[in-house]
Amino acid sequence: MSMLTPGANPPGISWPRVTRAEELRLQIADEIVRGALAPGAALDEFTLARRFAVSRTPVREAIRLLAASGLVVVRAHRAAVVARPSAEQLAGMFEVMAELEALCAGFAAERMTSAERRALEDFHEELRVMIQSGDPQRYHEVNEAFHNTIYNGAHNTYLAEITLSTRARVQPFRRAQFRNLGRLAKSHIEHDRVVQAIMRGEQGIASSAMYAHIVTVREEYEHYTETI
Amino acid sequence: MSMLTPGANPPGISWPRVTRAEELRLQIADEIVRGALAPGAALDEFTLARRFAVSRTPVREAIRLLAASGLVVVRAHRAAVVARPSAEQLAGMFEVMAELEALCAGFAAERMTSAERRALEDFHEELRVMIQSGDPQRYHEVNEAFHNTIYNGAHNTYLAEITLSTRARVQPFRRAQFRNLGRLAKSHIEHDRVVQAIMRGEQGIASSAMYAHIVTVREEYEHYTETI
DNA sequence: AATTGCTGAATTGTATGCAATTCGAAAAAA
DNA sequence: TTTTTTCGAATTGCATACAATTCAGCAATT
Repeated sequence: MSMLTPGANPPGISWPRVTRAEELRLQIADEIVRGALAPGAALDEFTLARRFAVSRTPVREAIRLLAASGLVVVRAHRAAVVARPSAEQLAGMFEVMAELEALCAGFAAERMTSAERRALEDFHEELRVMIQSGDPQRYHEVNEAFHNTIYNGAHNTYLAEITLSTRARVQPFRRAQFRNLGRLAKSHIEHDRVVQAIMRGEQGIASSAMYAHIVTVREEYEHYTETI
Repeated sequence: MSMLTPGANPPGISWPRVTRAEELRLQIADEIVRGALAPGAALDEFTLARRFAVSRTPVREAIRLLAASGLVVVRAHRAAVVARPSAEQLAGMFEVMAELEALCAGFAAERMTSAERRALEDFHEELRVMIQSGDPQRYHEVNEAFHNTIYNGAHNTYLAEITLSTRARVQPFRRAQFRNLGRLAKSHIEHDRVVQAIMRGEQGIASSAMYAHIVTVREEYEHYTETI
């Protein structure tokens, strides 16, 4: 399972993962984020129920939870579909993501414990090594662990929650970015500025460095879409 | 219905309000935000079903949607309860709310159309008049219209969405603030700085003025809770 | 040809029954 | 008295049946 997928439970949902609906929510969310279910794809309740060998009830519940998180769109009496935001909406999400990630980085610079700082450096180093080896899937996972460490390092549960949620919502539209090895090297340099600032406790610098990083990620995405 | 209550639909949910589950979601959310259902109160599916004269199914669905929005907390095989965040979590939400509202105000200063600016001034003036007359409920409604105008004026759907959602989530814990008439006058002065900056298109000033406004709102809340 | 209005098959929305789990009070043990 | 255990009642989780709505296709009309 992708580390991005809300493995930690969303807002009010915190049961031990025993209900079918919760399993389905995680699984379907994962398929959306990984691209197995493309934006615009219809989620037929009956088909999904048969596929997962459960009744429609938990499938329905899972779909509604995904709708509330923004990954799918539902309309009354119509099949739910994987969300396909307009270019404008996507731009808005990137804009917010840059702000939220920058906010996290700034707080992290002020509030991270030394253990958290060490963990951040470890992920950063792991990413550096991986620039060469270049397993995109693995790189993606560690990259998310890196960012998650910063979210949690902000020591603000709600901020971490909505930042992660925003990231998940944008994720389906920035796949295949990690196959560009040149991009990975540049990304690492940007990360490095963030890490340096966080280590020194420089809030403003950490924040603006992270903002710049997300902006380039966004530009990379836009360049990518233009070439299609 | 309170204007705060997500009358505009949340993330992926945008059906014409015809399903029972959606009606229930709005109604229960409203009761939570207005305080009729206090934090910690249990939401019994059967009781709610009988009260609204429907079966448990739509009640269940409504509760899950509210859980996804963070207003209630559900655990497997236990009654859902209205969320009661810890003091720390609440502080985190206020912290984020200040940042998001400030962001909205900054964008609004740059992006609002002249029609939107006029509407903002109208609400602002309406609030000024109401400082004296002092109908707390009505003041509350117009105050939210004022803030919503700024959210929408940022011209970023996603930002407006999560800012409104954050506000709704904090709302149950800042009731009774609007009965303090002295506070209303101070609040209007703070609003005035925001409006002036937005009218002049001064992003940074609008942003910091709004940040200051939310911080004082938060301090007001903390002072209020200390006196209990 | 394009548009409008039917019709029934398919899909979603809701109700209800049963299974699984939790909770509380009383009994048993320390 | 305090703690632990047991067991039945109450509540949630899931499956299934039925009702309400939508949609595709074709026919009738303009």
